[in-house]
Amino acid sequence: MSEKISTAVIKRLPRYYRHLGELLELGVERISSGELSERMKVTASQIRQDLNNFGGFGQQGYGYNVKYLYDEIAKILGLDEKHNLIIIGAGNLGRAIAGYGNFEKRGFVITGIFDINEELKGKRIRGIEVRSLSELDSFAKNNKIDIAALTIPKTEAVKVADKLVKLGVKAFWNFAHTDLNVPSNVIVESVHLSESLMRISYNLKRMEEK
Amino acid sequence: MSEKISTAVIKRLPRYYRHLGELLELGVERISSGELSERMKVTASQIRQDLNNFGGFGQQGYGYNVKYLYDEIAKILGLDEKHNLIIIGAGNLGRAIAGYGNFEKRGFVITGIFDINEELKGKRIRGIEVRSLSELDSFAKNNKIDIAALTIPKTEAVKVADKLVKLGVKAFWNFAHTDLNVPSNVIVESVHLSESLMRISYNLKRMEEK
DNA sequence: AAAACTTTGTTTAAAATTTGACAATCTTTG
DNA sequence: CAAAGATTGTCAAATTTTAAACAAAGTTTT
Repeated sequence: MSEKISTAVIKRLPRYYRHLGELLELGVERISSGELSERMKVTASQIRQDLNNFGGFGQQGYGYNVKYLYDEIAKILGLDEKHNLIIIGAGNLGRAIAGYGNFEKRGFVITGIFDINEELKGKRIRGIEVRSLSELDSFAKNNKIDIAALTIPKTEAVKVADKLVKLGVKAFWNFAHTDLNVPSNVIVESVHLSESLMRISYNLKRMEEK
Repeated sequence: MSEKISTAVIKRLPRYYRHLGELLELGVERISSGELSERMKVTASQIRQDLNNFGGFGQQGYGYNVKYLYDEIAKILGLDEKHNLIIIGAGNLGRAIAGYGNFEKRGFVITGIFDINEELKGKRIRGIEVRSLSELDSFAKNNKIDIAALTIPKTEAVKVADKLVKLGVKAFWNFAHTDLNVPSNVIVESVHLSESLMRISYNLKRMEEK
């Protein structure tokens, strides 16, 4: 089991998880790779091979038990554990993330929101207090931070990330329009909105050409 | 040139574009694939091969002219053309997108924001009027819509997407936590925030294990 | 203006990913 | 409970993607 799992597989896992969750809501008890394949528009072979990286969750002649597989993938993804999340930047994007309650259902607990604007200090978003960015140091020393979401402009994002790395934060959810340079044991997951818009633009162009 | 460009290449193009933009701001006139490689942490070979899908933009012994390459990639991505964008959902996420002025610099013009909540009707976000969702039909008939951003819950997103497909919209920027089923000539670019969070969770777990 | 150096574009090789195929094995039916 | 049917887990082949290597062509130096 110590074989390295490819990132291509990891990228797909959350999607399996989402679809299994939907099936669960629909009351579906079991599903075969073939049926899931049709639903998700990927090959059945890929589904079977992806899952088998982590163990044999299915049964011949039967398929997969939806609830069981759902729970197993949750464990693989680490969703059975709590993760403390702070948000740097209480602008619209920061507030959107803070306001989205479903993350907490998956174990991501927002423990603090920080902003450079002192006027926002003390305000609350879904019960979570907005703090001044100047309090970040002491907060980090007194609270475990698993993930820091950066919803601030790029120049500040780079600076805050550097500081948080020194304070021991091991993962960043980066919404700033820049790359972060962090040590190799620190995780960066970037959401570059403008880049996804550009891909739309490219594909629109290509469609028109046809 | 009619060779099909792989999606892997397209995914990387916006990142090249971003880095070239940064270099331009720094006043860098020329850059070699080797230097860019170091900056972007990808192989020089990949850079050269990616770019050569679209033509020979460089020169032996010299490298690439930053400004020229930047402009050429913009053309490839279709950023030299205007795209009309509407936003469905004036919640925090919709407002965050509407409020981000830089998209317009790349040719993405937000022409309307729609929400089901009638109380928001008439409000303005960066000058753009919030309209009632009931006006969507007539708006679509009178205005060209290139891209629709869906920042609403999944059940509504599916319904609105179906409607907009019928009204001729050819591209969706999907922020809802679900897949959209659209005809093959319609583009869907999804931003699944919870999925990227799950990848962080997985990677955190893996780091701890080491 | 020749020699030394740099760097591209492109070919070829290597690695990774995806797909197809099928024996093994469980489930369902009669 | 045996036969028929379904579906997994896995191996092997095909495809795609990435990296390495190098001749060709330009730049810079002397």
